[in-house]
Amino acid sequence: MNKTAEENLAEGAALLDYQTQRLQGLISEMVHCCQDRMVFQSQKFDLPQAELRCLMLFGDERYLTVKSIAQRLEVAKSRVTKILEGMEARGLVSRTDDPQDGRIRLISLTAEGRRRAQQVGEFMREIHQRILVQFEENQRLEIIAVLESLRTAMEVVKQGLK
Amino acid sequence: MNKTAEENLAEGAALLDYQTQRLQGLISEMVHCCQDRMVFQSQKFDLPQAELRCLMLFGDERYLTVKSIAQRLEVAKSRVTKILEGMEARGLVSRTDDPQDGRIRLISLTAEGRRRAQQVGEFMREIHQRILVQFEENQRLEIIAVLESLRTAMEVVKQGLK
DNA sequence: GGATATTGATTAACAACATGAACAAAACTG
DNA sequence: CAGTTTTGTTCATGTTGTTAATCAATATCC
Repeated sequence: MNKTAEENLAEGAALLDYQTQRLQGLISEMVHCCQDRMVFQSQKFDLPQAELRCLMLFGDERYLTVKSIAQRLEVAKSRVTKILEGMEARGLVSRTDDPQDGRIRLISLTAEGRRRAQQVGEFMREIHQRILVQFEENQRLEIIAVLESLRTAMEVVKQGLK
Repeated sequence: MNKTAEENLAEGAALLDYQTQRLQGLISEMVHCCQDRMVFQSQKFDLPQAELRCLMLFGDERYLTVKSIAQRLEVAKSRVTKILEGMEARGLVSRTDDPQDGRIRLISLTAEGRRRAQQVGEFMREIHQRILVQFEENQRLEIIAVLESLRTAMEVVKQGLK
C-alpha cells in the first residue's frame, strides 16, 4: 500500500463526502420518523399537535401565562390565545385573572388536563423506552453519548448560520 | 458491594428510566434543530418549504408526474397541484402533456429550477459536512454506525404502533 | 398626580400546509 | 361499446402560524 500524500488527501475528501451524504440521509429519516410519531400521537389522543405540545408544558408549574407559553412553544402570543381557546373548549385548561396584575391571565390545567398530560407523557416515555430496550446496556451508553455530541455539533453549526 | 438480585433489578430499571428521559430530550432537541434549519433554508432561498422539498425530488429523473411527486412527498395529489402552481409561477418547473397518455402531466425542472436545486443541494451538503468535520475520523464512523442502528430501532418501534 | 410609555392579552386579516370529496377527461377492460 | 380505473384539478375545510391593530392595566417620569 504505497500512497502519495495527494492520494491520501483525495481519498479522505471522498470519504468525507460519502459520510456527509450518509449523515444527511440518516438525520432526514429520523426526523421523518419523529414527525410520523407526532401525527400518530395527535390522532391517538384526539388532540391537535399544537394543543398536545402546549399540554406538555405544564410540568410541575401550577400556572403559566400566555407570554410564558408563547416563549416555550416559540410561537406568537396570538397563536397561544388560539390554542388555549381550543384547549379550554375541550376542558383541558382554565383561565383566571391574576388578582395582583389585571393584565395577566393565569392558565392552569384542569383535572382532566392533568390526566391527559400524564397519559401522553407515559406514552412518550413508553415509545422511547421501546427504542432503548433493543440495545444492551453498553450500547445504550454509546448511543446517548453519541447523540449528545452530535446535538452539540448541530447547535454549533446552527449558531454559525444566522 | 453486596447487592441482592432485587437491588440490581431496581437499579437497572431506574437507569433505563433515566436513559429514556435523556434520549427523549436529545431526539427532541435534534429534531427541533432540523426544523429551524428548514425554516432558515426556506428564507435563504426565498421558497416555501413545500416547494423546496419538491424541488429536491428531481435527482436524475428528467420527468415526474403529479402522482409520483405526491407519493414521494407523502401528501395528497391535490396538494401537489397547488405546490406546482407556485413553482410554475416562480419559473422553476414546467408542465407538459404526455403524448402517450393524455391524463398524465409531465413535470420537469426548468434551467432555473435545476440551478436552484443545485444551490440548495450544495447548501445542505455544506451544513451536514460542517457537523461532521467537528469530529475525528473514528468518531465519524461511530456516529454513522450509531445513527444507523438507532434509526432502525426507531423504525421497529414505529412498525409496532399502527 | 397626570401625561406618557410599556406590558399582556386579544382580535382580525392573511399565508403556508394539508386533506377529502367531487369532478372531468383519458385510458383500460370485458 | 358500456363500465371501471387512473390522473389530475377544483373546492371547501382545518391546522398552524405570523403581523398589525387594539384595549386595558401597570409603570415611569416630570
